Amino acid sequence: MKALPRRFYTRNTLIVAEELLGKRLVRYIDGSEMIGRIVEVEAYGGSDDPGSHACRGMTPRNQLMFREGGFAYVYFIYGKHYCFNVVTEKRNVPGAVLIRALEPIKGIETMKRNRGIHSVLNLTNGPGKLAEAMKITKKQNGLDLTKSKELFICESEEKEERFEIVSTRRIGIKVGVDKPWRLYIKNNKFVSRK
DNA sequence: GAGAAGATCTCCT
DNA sequence: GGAGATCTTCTCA
Repeated sequence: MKALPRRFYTRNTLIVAEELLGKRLVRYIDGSEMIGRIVEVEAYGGSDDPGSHACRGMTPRNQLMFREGGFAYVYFIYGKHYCFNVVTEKRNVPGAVLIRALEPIKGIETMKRNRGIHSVLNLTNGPGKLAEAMKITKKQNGLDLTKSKELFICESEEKEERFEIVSTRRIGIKVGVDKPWRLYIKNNKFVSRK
């Protein structure tokens, strides 16, 4: 399994978001391996996107969004949850893709332990849930996804079946809801909301 | 230094 | 379908 190269990430955020669907998110920790198929994402931009953390310029938290693509941007929200994003675009152009849902492929027992539940359907069907299942925390913030051995994204090993992409307005934000920048794989059971 | 809001989840009805 | 949990981050004084 080979991590996607830098040039995959240093492109337009919406293109990266769309092409991330169907890819594999791979996580190695404590000798165990977890893999999930990316089935739902949301794109976030810069000053043109009021729903983005980066809409008012750089701050200590969002500075990663201004780096070149290919880094992990993880933040803590609502006092309980971590959200995992992939940084996109060239240096000084803010952009990131929030990974909202995965279809568990491998390491399902480990994910169940991490989440403390038995239902596979509820393991990774939301941004906070998949971070907990894969033990993604602030420690992974700033990780280089093109070089890291513990967390990266790659092509699927088997041939990926063709799927249809649905785009809707984004979830959980109050501004910038006019942009249809939430993308998910049609008819997939692990998408967070229909 | 204080106050408010947040890219969510879970539990309860 | 709705509220509460709970803490980080940003804004403003």
